Amino acid sequence: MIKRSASRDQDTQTSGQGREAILSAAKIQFAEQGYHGTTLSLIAAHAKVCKANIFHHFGSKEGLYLAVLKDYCEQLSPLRGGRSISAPTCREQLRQFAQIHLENMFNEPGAVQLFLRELLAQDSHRKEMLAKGVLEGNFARLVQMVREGQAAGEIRSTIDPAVLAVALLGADVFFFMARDVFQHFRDVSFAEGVEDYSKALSEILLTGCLVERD
Amino acid sequence: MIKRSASRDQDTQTSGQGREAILSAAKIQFAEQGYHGTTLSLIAAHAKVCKANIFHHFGSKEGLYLAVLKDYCEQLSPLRGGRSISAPTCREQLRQFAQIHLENMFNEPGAVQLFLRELLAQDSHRKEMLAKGVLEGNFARLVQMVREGQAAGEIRSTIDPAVLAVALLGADVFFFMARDVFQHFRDVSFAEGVEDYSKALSEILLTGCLVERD
Amino acid sequence: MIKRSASRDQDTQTSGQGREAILSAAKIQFAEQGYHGTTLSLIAAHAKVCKANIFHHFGSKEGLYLAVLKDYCEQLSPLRGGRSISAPTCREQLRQFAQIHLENMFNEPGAVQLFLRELLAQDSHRKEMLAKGVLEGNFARLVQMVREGQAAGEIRSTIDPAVLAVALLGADVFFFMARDVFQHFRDVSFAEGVEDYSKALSEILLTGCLVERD
Amino acid sequence: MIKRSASRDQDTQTSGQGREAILSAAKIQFAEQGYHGTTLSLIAAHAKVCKANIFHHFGSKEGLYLAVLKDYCEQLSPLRGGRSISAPTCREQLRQFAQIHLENMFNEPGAVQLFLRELLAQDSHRKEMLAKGVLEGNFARLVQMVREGQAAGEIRSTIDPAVLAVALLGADVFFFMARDVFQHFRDVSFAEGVEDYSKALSEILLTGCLVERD
DNA sequence: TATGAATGAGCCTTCATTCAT
DNA sequence: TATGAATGAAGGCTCATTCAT
Repeated sequence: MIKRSASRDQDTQTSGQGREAILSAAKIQFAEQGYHGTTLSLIAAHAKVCKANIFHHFGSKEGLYLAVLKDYCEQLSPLRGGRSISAPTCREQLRQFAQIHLENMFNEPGAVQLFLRELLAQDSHRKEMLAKGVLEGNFARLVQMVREGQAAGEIRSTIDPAVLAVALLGADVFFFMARDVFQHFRDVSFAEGVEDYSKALSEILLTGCLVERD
Repeated sequence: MIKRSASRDQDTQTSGQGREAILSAAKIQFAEQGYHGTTLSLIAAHAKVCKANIFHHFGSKEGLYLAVLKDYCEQLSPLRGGRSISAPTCREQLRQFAQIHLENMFNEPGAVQLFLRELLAQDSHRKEMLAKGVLEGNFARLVQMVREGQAAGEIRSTIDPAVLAVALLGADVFFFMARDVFQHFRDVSFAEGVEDYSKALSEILLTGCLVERD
Repeated sequence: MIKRSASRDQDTQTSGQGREAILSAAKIQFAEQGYHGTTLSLIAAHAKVCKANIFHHFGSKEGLYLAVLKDYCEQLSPLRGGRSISAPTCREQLRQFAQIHLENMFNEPGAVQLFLRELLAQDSHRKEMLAKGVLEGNFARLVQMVREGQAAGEIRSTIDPAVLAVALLGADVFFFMARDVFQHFRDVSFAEGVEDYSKALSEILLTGCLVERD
Repeated sequence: MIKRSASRDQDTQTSGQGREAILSAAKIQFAEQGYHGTTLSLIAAHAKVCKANIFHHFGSKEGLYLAVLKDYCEQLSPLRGGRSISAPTCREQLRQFAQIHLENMFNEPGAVQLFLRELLAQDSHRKEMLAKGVLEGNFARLVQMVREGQAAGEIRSTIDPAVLAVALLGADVFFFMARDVFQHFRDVSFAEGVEDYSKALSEILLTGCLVERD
């Protein structure tokens, strides 16, 4: 549960396992229970560390939370996302993006949960940080992609790139949030395979759902 | 302290001056701060009621929360949604739905926030209740609508109605969640008017974003 | 559980079932849980009466407790004890007393428990009332009995009547208190039948346990 | 309140200044007021410790109570009772036992009060623990003593050792419980000196109160 | 670095009690 | 007589945080 491989970058050798263990446990707790639902005692217990130790490493609960946030941000960053998107057509790029984006979410569910919870918070002064760090990256990339498609005459010029981006991201996010609820609905067959959903979604966004009449 | 005059000429609303005040305050608090972030002291203060009174009426914090949830559920129920959707074409029906759904969310932001937070909760035993009470109504209605469109030859038969439903709901929900973040992005012009977004979204879902080549 | 036959003495018809039901429930609760362990809510629930009603009838928790105490006192009073003691010899009288006393305790275990708990209380200002009402009656009677036995030359004159009384009462009380503990001990055969214990006890107190040597 | 100087020069008694103080205060409170009548706030105040500290050391009120119980048990244990009983005759042994037992009770009145209160509790799952820990020791010892007396021909063989044991213990316990009540009775002269009572009691149990006729 | 002990503030809950009806 | 609503005080317990070691 605790990744000792984190000492890969050996610049801060002294920070050691203690810090790492705490951070690791904290990421899980904050993601699952939210800020207020998370207790430092539980984190300390999970990390097998004295509670006071948390304060030596992170100063306060807020400090720990921020560290968790930062850590998650890097994992969610589209730059780190791994697989690069490269396809000749914009159509294909969007398909790839939709799929990779969804996969990324499921690879880091904790990060996403935390991020979404933060979005729901009313007065969070951290919203902006998250927006810049996570959302804007994906968003801007998508918009750029659409713009290029429009320039290449592939995407209709009447489309608002931002709306398309929100629609795609939103459809992914909502699927992520409610997947286990959907599974109990009739008329739902996609929920089993993430890929299936992604493909069907791309298709709708690309070609619409209306029959082409004219 | 609570308008004793107003409720007197009402029907038998006497049972619940205090109860109503508590519930009202609780709805706001739970929506804004979440379950763990909400304190009964604050609710009592806002309702101008003794803290012990909360327990007299709702038994426990959990009991109060459940009452809030139930209350919100009824407000979010699509049946109560008010404006009925009636249009000759499926295309128009979907447009209307998208818009009304979005409006409903903005009319009851607290309910939506609570609902979404509950969706994010890992182990919530209330998820199912919420799913049935709120989500399924909208979802089933959308699916039915698409099915009819397919039967009428208006909607492509290759479309999975469930995916379309998730996409539409998701796009709305995500817009609701992140609206104030989007406003700080460049390339975003829709965020000001809810209607504009709704229209543009419907357009994309209906006709897609690709240029029709053939 | 509630004796409605209590309306036997119909002098206070108005006091009715409510008062009676409360008192009845209170007797049980106070006996089983003690003063601090008893809650008025529970009494009200058991009596199927509104909590506020208790205050109308008894004024306060203390008032109710006092009423219970008084009620129990009358039941424990040796006068009401029913079977009168009448035997030609003091020896026989003591035997009878020991047995009847023990039986009385087991007939009103609640009263005894309450009484003993009160005895254990450090600063109880009710101790005196109980002492006069319950203990002194039995005690004085026993002492008197012994005195007569001494006058009649039946009881040794060197015996302190008070010590004998304490010994007899104490042996009974302790048996009552610890009966279910004793049952788990080896070497204990008396605990099953109350009568057996009483007889054996009387025998010891009367003739001692030493072999008569001289 | 607790000798901070005394324990410093002791051996590693450092672990438990607070703990010890809490336990000490708790013993007094629980003994005097019973479980339900005791408040942790008061204990904390008496121990000059933060209330939260109690939970740090004992986990809960119940935990603290159990610790108190355990502590008292050891003090009441007949093994620790100090003065050993050694006399040539069983008669003398019983006399000694009666006296030492009574003295022990008065030396640890709190322990005895707690113990007796627990005996009065209806549903106490701790009864057995107490029975084994405290009562059984004394009881078995007495029974054994009597058995030996019977084997030596000193004690009548018709005597049930268990009954004699209960009588002796009960007479002591009852004297302990009701001493201050007895003092207000006429006809009572023993209550002043514990020794006097003990002697008189032993005499009765040994030789009975009847005049030896034959 | 790491820890056990300690703390003050606050939380949820319960209690005995009062009040209006 | 009887009750539901309301309350202030207190109770047990948890939390984030600090301190000495």
